[in-house]
Parts: sequence; C-alpha cells; structure tokens
Amino acid sequence: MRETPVSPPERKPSRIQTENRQRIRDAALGLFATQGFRGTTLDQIADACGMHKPNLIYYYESKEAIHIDLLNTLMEEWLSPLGAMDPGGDPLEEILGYIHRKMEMSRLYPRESRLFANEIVQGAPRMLPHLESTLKPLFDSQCGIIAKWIKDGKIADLHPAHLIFSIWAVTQHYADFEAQIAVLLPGDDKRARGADQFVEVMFRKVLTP
Amino acid sequence: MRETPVSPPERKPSRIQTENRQRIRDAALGLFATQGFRGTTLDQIADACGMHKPNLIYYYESKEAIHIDLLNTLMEEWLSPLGAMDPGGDPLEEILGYIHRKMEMSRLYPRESRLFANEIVQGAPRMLPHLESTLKPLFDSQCGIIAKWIKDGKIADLHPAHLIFSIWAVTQHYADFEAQIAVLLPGDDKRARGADQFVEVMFRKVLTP
DNA sequence: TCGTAACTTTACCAAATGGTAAAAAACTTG
DNA sequence: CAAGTTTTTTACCATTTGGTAAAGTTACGA
Repeated sequence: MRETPVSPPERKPSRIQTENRQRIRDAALGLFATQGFRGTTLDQIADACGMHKPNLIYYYESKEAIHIDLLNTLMEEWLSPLGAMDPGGDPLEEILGYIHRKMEMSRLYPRESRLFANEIVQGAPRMLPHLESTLKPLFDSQCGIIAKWIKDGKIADLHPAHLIFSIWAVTQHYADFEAQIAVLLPGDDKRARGADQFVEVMFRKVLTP
Repeated sequence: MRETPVSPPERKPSRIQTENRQRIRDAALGLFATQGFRGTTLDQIADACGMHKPNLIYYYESKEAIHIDLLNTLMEEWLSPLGAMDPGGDPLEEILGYIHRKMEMSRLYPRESRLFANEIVQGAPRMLPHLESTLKPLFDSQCGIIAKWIKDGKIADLHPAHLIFSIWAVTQHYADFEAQIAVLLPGDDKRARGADQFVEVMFRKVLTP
C-alpha cells in the first residue's frame, strides 16, 4: 500500500517501471490507433498487455495520461524525417528522400500514423499546443528551405506548405486508409513496392522544374 | 404506446418521420465526424437536434443504426463524382474536373469526409461490405477508363489505382486534417483558393504525358 | 369532431467503464 | 534474512450510457 502512487515518479523510474510503462504504451498504441481514445477501454489495454486494470492506474494516473504520453513520446520521432531535410543537399533528392522515409514509416509504423490521424481528425484536442510549439516552427523552417530551392530554380515553383501537405497526405494515406486500399487493390505482396514506385515517379514529375 | 416501434417503417414513412430522421442524421453526422462512433453519446445527439434520447430510439432502433444509415445514405453521393468521369471526354480535363469536384466537396462537406475517415482509419468495421459491393466495382471501372487513356497516350503512364489513391489522399486531407492545417497555415480567407491552385497545378504536371 | 394511430416525454434500468481501497505478494537492501 | 518498499491483485464503487416501459400528448383521417 502506498498513499502517493509512484506515478509520476519522484526520482528515477525503476527498471520495472520503465518496462511496464513501455508495455502499456505498446498495447495502448494499437488500441487507440484503431478504436480511438473513447473507443478504447482500460480493460482492453490491460488485457492486451497482460496486466490488471488497477495496475495501469498505478503506472499512469488515468487513461488520458496514457494517451497524452503516447502522443508526446511519438511526436518527435514521427517528425524527425522532416527535420532531416538538409538545406545543403541536392533539393530534388532531399525531398524525394523525405518522401521515401515517410513511405517507409507508413509501412513500418501504421499504428503511429493512425494514432495521429485519429487525433487530428477529431480536432487535435490533446495535441494542438504541441502542434503550435513543436510542429509549427519546424514546418516553417522547412518551408523556408523549400522556398529557397524554388527561388534558386532547383525545383518547380510550388507553394511549399501545400507541397508538404500533399506529401503527408499521399504517404500517410497508405497507412491510415489501409482498410480501403486492401479492398480495392488486393494482392498484398507487391502493393508496397507499387506504392513506392508510384509516389517516387509522381513527385519527381511534380518537383522537376 | 406501441408494441412494434415504427422503425423500420412497415409502409411509407410519414412527413414527420422523414423530417425527424433527417434532423437526427444531421446532428449525428457532426458528432460522429469529430468524435467517432464510440466517442459520441445518444444524449449528445439528442441535445444537438433538440430531441429526447428515447425519441431517437423511436426513429432508429439503436445508436449503431444511426451510424449505419448515415454511412449508407452518404456513400453514394460521396462517390458520385468518381462515377461522373466520362470515358468520352478529354482525359486531362476529366480527371482535373474530378479533382476539382473533390476539392469542392472537402470544402463544402468536411463532416462527411471526416465521418468516412474515422470509419476507414478504424478498419471500416461497418463499411467493409459496402466497400466491396459498391465502391470496388466503380473503382475498377474508372481505373479501366484511366488505363485506356494511358494506353492511348492521352495522359502520363501512371498506375491508375495509385493515381486515384493520391487524388483521394490530397483532396480529402484538406478536410480531414483541417485542425493541423489551420495551425500551420493561418489566415483563413485565401487558404482554400491556394489549395485549389496548388492541386490543379500539381496534378496537371503529373498527368501531362 | 371524435377515435385511433403516431409521436413525445418522464421515469427508469442493467451493463459497462474509469477509477479507488486495501490486502497480498514480490522485490530490494542493509 | 529481516524490514521496508515496490508491485500486483482482489473486491469494490460511482457515473455514464445505451436502451426500455409506459404514460401523456399531438396529428389526422373518417
């Protein structure tokens, strides 16, 4: 029995704490991604990670705390490819590289993609501040890089912000709308490669001056 | 008191039935779109359309029935622009026209777009059969039209299915991810026009052989 | 205009759900 | 290994929520 639960931990989290929080996040990620926040119950999360409900609350003070921690934890690694565009590199290859990395993420981390999709579609109730403070500055900076490439005539003259939107839209579509794509384009095996090729060809055409 | 509720109606629905079902659908649409199915309560729907909860159940036998009716009712008008592509028309203008209509729908009917987005992101639990039976044949047929245009050298050689996916992705992104776009690109007034122009230019480049 | 069917409202209910209390078990450390 | 601390488990609880029962009210055709 403890009066003050260990979450949030006063000092350093123990090994068990680190592990179990990770287990919880991993289970919650899949459920939140496909059922949304309200569509997911604590019992489901507990089941999925082989723990009991009160144990979740021992590590996270509420269901919402799990969701928030997930969003915050995943946000930066989700955005990291955007920041990786190098202003000194070859413009066309930098952007195509970014697109390639986004496609890879859609394939490897569809749960993360859908988690964010759910959050944004529903008006980003828990992420708006984070979008303002973290995404916006990065976005503006990368738009600036693209604008310069355009001014230098290295790539086609397109509105940088809308260009990034279209990249996000197309690449994340493959993760977020997979259920639909699976119906319309059966034949699992080579779908990913076909998508990669298409996106590469499409954006190369778009970006070439 | 009635033993057999009037839903589903045995014969022809009365004027009041038609009106009230419409009121319910309209209220439910906005709520399901931004909160998802499980995130929306019957009380919220009742509130939003100025009715009492049991009254909803008088017109729809369950919350799920409202959701299903919404999806079915909106599906065909949502898809109608795709079917409107004319195999006899000018290929480039037909596709660009379709894109234009999709952008318009994103602007005019964001709730419908988000309703479907929610449904698909969550694995289309209530729409999979409908996708198979209604969307798939239409999709295949329109892919066929595009394939022929490609074979005739009228537009660039791109995988028709992925082309349509990219059109859906980009156009619907403006409705589904509006919360994010509003943060990244403030200044409401000319955002829609900028988006329209961008998308037009982008796909014209992509489609031109 | 009157009777009946259609519609609305009030008062409920059972199950699900987020969360708590506190005892039991396991682990750590002097 | 003993004492204290952390972690897990069992038993609950209050609220929310989808839905029902049934009485009250309105609309409408004969």
